[in-house]
Amino acid sequence: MRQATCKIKANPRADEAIHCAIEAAILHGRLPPGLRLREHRLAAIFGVSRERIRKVLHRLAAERRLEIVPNRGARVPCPSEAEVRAIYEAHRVLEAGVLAQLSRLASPVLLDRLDTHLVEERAAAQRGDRAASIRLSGDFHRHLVDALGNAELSRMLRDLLGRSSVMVTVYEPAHHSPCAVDEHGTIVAALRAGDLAGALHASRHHFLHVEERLRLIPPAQEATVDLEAALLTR
Amino acid sequence: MRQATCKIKANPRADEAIHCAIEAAILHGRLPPGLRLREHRLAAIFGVSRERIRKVLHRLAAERRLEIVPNRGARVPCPSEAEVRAIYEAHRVLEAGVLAQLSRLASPVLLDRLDTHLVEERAAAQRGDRAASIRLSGDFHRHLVDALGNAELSRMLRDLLGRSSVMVTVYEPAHHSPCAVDEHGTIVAALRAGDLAGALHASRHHFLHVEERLRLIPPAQEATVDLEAALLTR
DNA sequence: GGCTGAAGAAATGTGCACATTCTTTCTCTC
DNA sequence: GAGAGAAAGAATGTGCACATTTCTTCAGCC
Repeated sequence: MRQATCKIKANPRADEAIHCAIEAAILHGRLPPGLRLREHRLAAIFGVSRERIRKVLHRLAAERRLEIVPNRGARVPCPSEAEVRAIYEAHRVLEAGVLAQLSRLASPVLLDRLDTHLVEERAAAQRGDRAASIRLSGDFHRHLVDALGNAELSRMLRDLLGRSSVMVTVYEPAHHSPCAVDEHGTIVAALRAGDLAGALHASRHHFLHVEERLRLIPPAQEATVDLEAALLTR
Repeated sequence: MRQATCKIKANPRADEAIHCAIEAAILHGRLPPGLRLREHRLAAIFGVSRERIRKVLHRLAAERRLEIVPNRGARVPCPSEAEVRAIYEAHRVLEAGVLAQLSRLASPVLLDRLDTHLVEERAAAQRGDRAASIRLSGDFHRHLVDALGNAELSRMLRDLLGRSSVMVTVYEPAHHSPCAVDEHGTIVAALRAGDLAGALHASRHHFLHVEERLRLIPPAQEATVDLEAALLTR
């Protein structure tokens, strides 16, 4: 009866909230790669016991959002350039398979929806909204996969995008230049024409362009981060 | 100093061993889908504290090897037929992407290695070794992905195969008939000929055949399982 | 002066006690 | 006799205390 009254075990999904908060902070780049996440500090920030934090951190590690080394705590992953390229390559290969499937059963409805998306993307690029461009660019590829209506495939892509989003901070494509949008358009056009080879070609070159633009940015030297602000945003 | 002497915290990877034991038992079908895994029982079997078991179970759940529902414990997943088909479809789509990539850079060395594998597969099929056939069939697809040398892709496939292996128990393709082997052979032949369309076609039909053979087998009614034997095997 | 090593501080890991929730069973009522 | 409800038993969830490991700092020595 110690904490039964005040402490409320009430919140059955407090874990979930904390999990989401940390995951979002990582995915949005608010936590620099390599940053150490100490259990005590997090427990204080979220106002929960250390055990709760522990559980969440280990779950995030199992989901590969964090890296935990025994007795040394958790860190935001700091992927090498090779790993980054592997993730892009995996995405490229996966998308090739998706396009092969879509070329057989793409509906006019889907194609129109993709066109609508392209309009948005071009608008964002034209007004120089970099944040929106990055988001919409990811959404384009998400739409392609989601069109298949396969939860497994959607999850796989979500995983890959999640892991590469960290890297936008580290290895930042110089700019998400407007040409990327046109490359998306080329893919859609090929799909509409029922031209699988063309779609594969366009997709492949799109990814090669993105990879080409990868720049190694010096690791942020454990810049002082306002953990509390980064985690509690939104 | 309570248990410092006898209990040995010695084993730093006891968790790992337990994790592997349970995972292997699931993947090899020694634990029927839907089976409940109680923490106390497992703790007794492995001779460790319940906390240790808890940690492992939750990790397995994060890896989607187990299903945990809050306050109700862990169960071996019991995928619906729809989920099974989704997993096969995901595998098919992924393999299409892999083949597109391989058709551009398949080396003679790789092709020869695949041929060697086919010989093994045919041998197993001819002598009616069902267990070996299933294993080798999985290995064939694994080899295709591994040939790209991309850890991300290999892991994705490993995941899919892991989840579908459970189902061999539930929805068991009537027999892994020898024709499946020949379908593998068709894929390799197309690759060797540099015929991407042919390889895609062969792969697609291979998967459709496998899915066609899926049979719904009535859930095993929580058959009495010797947990201890199933978990400690090997 | 720089390096080594030991002691203290801090962070992570683990078992245990107890709280909570779920399941089962027994009883009482209609 | 069947169904609803309550109580007992069993299983899971959580905070805490303490063990262990790692990191830091500082003193001593070459």
